Amino acid sequence: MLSTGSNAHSNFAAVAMMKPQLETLDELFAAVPRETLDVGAGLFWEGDRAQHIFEVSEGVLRIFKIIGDGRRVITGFLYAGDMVGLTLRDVYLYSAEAVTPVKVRRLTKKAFQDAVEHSPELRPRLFALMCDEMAAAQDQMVLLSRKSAEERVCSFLMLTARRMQGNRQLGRTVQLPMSRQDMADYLGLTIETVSRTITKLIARGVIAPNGRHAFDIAKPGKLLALCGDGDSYEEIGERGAKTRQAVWPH
Amino acid sequence: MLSTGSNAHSNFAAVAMMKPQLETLDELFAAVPRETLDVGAGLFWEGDRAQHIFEVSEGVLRIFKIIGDGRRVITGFLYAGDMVGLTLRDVYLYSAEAVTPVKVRRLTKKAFQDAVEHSPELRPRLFALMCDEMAAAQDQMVLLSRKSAEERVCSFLMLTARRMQGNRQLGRTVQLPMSRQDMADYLGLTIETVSRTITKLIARGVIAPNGRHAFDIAKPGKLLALCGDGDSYEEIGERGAKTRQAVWPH
DNA sequence: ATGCGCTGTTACAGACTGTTACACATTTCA
DNA sequence: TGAAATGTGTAACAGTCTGTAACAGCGCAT
Repeated sequence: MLSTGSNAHSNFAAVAMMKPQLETLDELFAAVPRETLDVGAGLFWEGDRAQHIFEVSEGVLRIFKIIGDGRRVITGFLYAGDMVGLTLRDVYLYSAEAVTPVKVRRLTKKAFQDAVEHSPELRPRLFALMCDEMAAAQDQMVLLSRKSAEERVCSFLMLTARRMQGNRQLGRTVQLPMSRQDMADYLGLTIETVSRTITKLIARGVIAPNGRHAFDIAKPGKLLALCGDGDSYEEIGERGAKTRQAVWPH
Repeated sequence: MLSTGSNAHSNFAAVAMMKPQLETLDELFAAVPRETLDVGAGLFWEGDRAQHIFEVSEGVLRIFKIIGDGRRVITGFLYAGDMVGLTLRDVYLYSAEAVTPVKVRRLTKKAFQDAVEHSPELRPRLFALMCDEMAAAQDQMVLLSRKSAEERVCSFLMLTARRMQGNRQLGRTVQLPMSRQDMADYLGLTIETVSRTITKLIARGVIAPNGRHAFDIAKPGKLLALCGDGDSYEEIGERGAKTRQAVWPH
């Protein structure tokens, strides 16, 4: 069942206001006690009244929607430092569950809104955060709309590699704490296709398994090329020089 | 043709600031002269320095990204009243082109930011706008990730039907000003699949063609059921009662 | 009116991914 | 320890959607 962990969300709500000038959104949450979520536990569900904003302080969260006949779409994974539940609607538009043991802090929506409304420092930060979220959503649309299974898996590996290491130069190892099913539901594939694709990448020596939920990136250049983003410098793929079709803006 | 009541405001460029309390984002743009875009003309391109925010006052715009080998993903269509270019980044993250003849008004990003920063009325409206955009993006992810070709086309018809009529009770006719290729690039399908799917819907009497770029919705209930959203009251589809599989939140 | 070009439709073969099934590994619990 | 439950890997088959192509409809120019 869903034990929301220790729900000691005592009313530290307004305490955040005591510091006259908060400079980062992090600081807003700093004074609030942390709550713990077990693996698989839900933080909130799609349709719940949206009364709190959360900050992940440890662990990984998945946010997802479910449509009629049980199909699940994971719209994102959230890591330490990310915020959840940011919406003006009166209900949450998605559900949030713990992929790993998670620690979060919560603020009432009202407290959060007041704090932002009264701090000229915080507003642009919130705005920037939402812009980043939007940019990520659009990248995901590109992935889901036009990328092959292999490109999706490679993109996910690259994205996760960058995020896990706190955006520092991507390390050689990627941790994938979520299950294959989670990956499939995030990438718009089936679990088998994810599995096959990973197997193929290993066989080609692009990545090497490092336990069940981690991979060493053996050929970062090739992995990047396989993402299908066709960025700036076109990597020399193994399917020959792409024709670099003129972008043809109508 | 889509003509919103054209109230010929003439050039009062920066006058917007004179009114002490703006109440809607529309009013911000009201004083700016309108610019015209021909069909197919670009408003800005992905990677351009993002110096302006635009409001569509007439016509339809498509916003899209292009990846390496020419694949195009349309991330949205914008109608009268929508805003474009809203980002804190210093470059646009997508391109914008006119699907129909378009009229827009522009504000420099700085002017826009200042206005919002100084108006407690405007800020929540902007926030709400971005939340709506985020919600739309997530719905699109669901569509691209887990919906069949038929569900995608039906969802698009419903969405467009609602938007075109200015959100009033959905009329019987849907205008689709964009090309089949645009629809395909928005829905993550090929032009042929879009065409075939539409043909099938016509054959089944769900919709009826009304010129090349418009359809009459003959069976709104069935169209809604075919969207695959499995909402609240489960419509009685033609594939029998779905088993309403328990949502099984892990 | 005729021809050209663009958009949209239809048909068919084929590819990629999904479906189904089963084997194996790991963990949990009796 | 063993059995059940869960997660994962592999394979054969099937299905949807795609890619290619030819054709039809419409607008526009010669």
